[in-house]
Amino acid sequence: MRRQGSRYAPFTERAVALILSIPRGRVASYGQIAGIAGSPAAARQVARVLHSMSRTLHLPWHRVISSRGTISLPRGEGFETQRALLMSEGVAVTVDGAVDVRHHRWVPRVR
DNA sequence: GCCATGGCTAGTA
DNA sequence: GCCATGGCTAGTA
Repeated sequence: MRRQGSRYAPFTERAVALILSIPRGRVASYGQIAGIAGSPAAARQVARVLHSMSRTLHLPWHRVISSRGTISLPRGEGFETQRALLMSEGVAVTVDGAVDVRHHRWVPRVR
């Protein structure tokens, strides 16, 4: 039992909350989420959270992209779905998976 | 294209 | 030991 009750590790909790707060039609990068969650170098951990928890927690996983502004998933392994979901929210994505970050980057409000 | 990075957990002892 | 990264560089066009 690595986990108490239905609680996850602190970083994971924060990452999940942040991902859930990305509004429709906006995108954030793995590193951006990691940074705001308090660990700028933990982008990979964010990827892991998305991979393992998106289904059960209904995370808007498609709103997280690479720092280069592109869809990270390989074709045939989520790329098409992510692109379609983003476009359904009004986000322009090229056939190559380049997102129009210019207009759709999530800028969280400071608290 | 390469390689260092961080956080968590499965699974062994 | 996994993971849906990131950033810096070599080397092509």
